[in-house]
Amino acid sequence: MLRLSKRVEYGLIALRHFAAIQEGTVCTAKEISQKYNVPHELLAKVLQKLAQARIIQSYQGVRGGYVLVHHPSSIKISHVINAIEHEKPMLAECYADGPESCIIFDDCTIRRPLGKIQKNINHFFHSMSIAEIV
Amino acid sequence: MLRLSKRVEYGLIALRHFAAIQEGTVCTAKEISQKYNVPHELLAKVLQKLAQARIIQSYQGVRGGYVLVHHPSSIKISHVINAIEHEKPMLAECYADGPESCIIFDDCTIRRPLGKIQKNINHFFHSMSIAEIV
DNA sequence: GAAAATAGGATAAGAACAGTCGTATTTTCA
DNA sequence: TGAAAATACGACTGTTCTTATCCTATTTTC
Repeated sequence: MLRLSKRVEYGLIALRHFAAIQEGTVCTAKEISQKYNVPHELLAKVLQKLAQARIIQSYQGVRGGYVLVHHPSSIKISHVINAIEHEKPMLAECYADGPESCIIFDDCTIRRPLGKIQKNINHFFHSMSIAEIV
Repeated sequence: MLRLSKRVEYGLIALRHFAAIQEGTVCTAKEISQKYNVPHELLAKVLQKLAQARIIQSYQGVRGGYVLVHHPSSIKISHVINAIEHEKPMLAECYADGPESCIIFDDCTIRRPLGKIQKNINHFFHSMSIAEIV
């Protein structure tokens, strides 16, 4: 409950790594997984997601790897989460999937007030960038 | 990911109900479960937890049920979560269980920055009371 | 052509959660 | 005094989500 997924954690660790090293340096999934003691295959998938979202750029082949293409200060944590998770993190189902997913939707009395907290969390994720976690 | 458990949702709905009705009124789990279309047995367990935490008081027997014993404004959402969940909601394992639970603890570079967001969420849960969701 | 890397689908193993069931206990009331 | 209605609580089941692994294809370098 209210916990970041390992995928997001690993993604943040990787991006922080890119932000901390010299700009434009190519890193492989293997390098990062070994350095931070993180499962290689899972990290690889996360990096692929980040590449699909254009947060990093991938290079295939023997000397391939990943490079950061934007300045760390322009990469918000919300971007990272959105790229890695298929859905945005939401306090209650109804925010994410709409009324259809929640059988008590009509009777729910806490949805609106919870929206305040939701908004607050969203704001924080959007206001904090990778540059701030280096 | 980052979702309240149904148990907490049901707990908040029940407490909001108590806060909305006349002070001192006894309600049964059955009443509340029917009114808000919530599984009776699960709600009963949640109410028992809230009773154990002295947030509500329980009365056994035929005319039994539950009553709110504190003013809604003094019941913070954080109290409710703590009563229902066995652990506090934490963004990462390491905050909840300590270094032992996370194999990358020593190599983790995002723990401290994530603490900011953690603190923010905690603050919000602690600043918002049941009175504010009526 | 071998080696090393990304790309990505499939699957298994595990954990967390929601929900249900059964039984005991307490209390009221006819 | 016994039936009924409520809480109390432990056990269990099924489902869903998450993590992790496995396998194969593709790309690129040397």
